[in-house]
Amino acid sequence: MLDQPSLVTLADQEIRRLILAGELAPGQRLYEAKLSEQLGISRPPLREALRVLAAQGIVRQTPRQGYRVVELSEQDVDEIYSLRAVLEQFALDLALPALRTEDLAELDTIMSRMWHAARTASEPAIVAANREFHLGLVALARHKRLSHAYAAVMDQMQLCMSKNLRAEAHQSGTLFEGCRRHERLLDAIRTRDPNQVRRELARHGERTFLDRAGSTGSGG
Amino acid sequence: MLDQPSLVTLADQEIRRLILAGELAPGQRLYEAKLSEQLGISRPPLREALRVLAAQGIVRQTPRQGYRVVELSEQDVDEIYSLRAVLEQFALDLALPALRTEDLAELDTIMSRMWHAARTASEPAIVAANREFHLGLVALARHKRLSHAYAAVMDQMQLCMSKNLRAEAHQSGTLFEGCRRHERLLDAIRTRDPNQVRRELARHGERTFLDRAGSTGSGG
DNA sequence: ACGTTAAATCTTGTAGACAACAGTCTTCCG
DNA sequence: CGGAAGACTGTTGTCTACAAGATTTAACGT
Repeated sequence: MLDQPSLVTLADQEIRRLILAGELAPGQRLYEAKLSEQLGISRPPLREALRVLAAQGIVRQTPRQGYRVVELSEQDVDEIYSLRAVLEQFALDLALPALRTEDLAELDTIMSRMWHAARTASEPAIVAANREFHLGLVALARHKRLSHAYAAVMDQMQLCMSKNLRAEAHQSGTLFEGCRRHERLLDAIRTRDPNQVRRELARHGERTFLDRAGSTGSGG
Repeated sequence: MLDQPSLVTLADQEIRRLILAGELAPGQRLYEAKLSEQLGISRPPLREALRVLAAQGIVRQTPRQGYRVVELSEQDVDEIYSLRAVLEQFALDLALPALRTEDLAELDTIMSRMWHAARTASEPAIVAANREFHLGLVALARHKRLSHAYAAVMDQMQLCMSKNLRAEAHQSGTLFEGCRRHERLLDAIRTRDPNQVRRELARHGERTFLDRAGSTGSGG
């Protein structure tokens, strides 16, 4: 067994972690019996967790064929990035007018963690900090549904990254450049100027710190 | 029993229908035993369906307290409408450049159904046509994730409507005005002029044909 | 030798039963 | 008479078992 707060929740989190960490590869089939045994739970709560993951676009279910980790086509990646950009832009449009200085404190601490991760070239820590940063950014809008939708897209983005971008991420120069990009975005937000934020966000979206440009050309 | 294509799917659709039709009221508790008996299925597939509905924001689950139909606060309604507006705007931004005339044929047939529903003052048919229209609109963008997210928001909008707006919807004048508003939006789309579409969409979003303005004042 | 069919195995879908927890009502004590 | 504690009922959480369908493999016929 894992713990007490609902085996469904635990299974959800654990499977999500396995997938985003790349231990369950895209396209890989998820056998319920094997997974439930591996997690130490029975199939019913596992199945509920898989339904949730399917609703969030992390796994894909086909009626009598079970579940697979989603495989992302180039079009899928485009969808994810474009949707992410729209949601984040909307979040900042909402957040900027009512933004208080102390709201950004949390983002600052996240940035310090990101810098530390970059210095130690710890890719998992970078990915985690990146995720927290952007979730925190969107949370500024105080829009629950927006945050929820954004979190789902964020998971799918990590799904792309775990597949494509290992090589680039390991170049520490890219890591520091990613941190700088985040800092610039944060500075733009501090100015409260929507146009400046929009400009910085556009640059940020195109070349998200774990850079996508290099890998898109090679795909189908 | 219901049919063959997965009792989970059937239960999902049926419960969603019950909720959106107002037969299961907001805030109402959903007892698994009662619901499963009512649907003629056992609890495991029902629970999976409820997980999906919870992920889509139709029902709310609290750990040892079961499921309830979501109750929407004024802030929730604001969130839903604002998110809807952003997603639909994005959809049309994507769709307009590559739009072909024949893509709008389906929307025209939906509009004819909507006019017919308005003439016969059939509120359920109006609601259905409205839903199809907007889903079709967003589908023009050919963006699966966008359509998926929009569908969830659309369900939540119908959740608002089933609660608040019965009285107004029955005034046939409002119904025809709603149809006209949709036609104007469709005309704007035909022009392929983003600004014109954006303008029409702004008007459309604020006062969605089953009008919200009258009822928001009365709520908490 | 190749295609087709049938059987066997494996996997998902579903059902029913048991355990743990929450809420409620009653009872007992102050 | 009021409040708190304990038992009881009911509901959710979880597990094991069974049924139906899909896939694969092997055997048989052409």
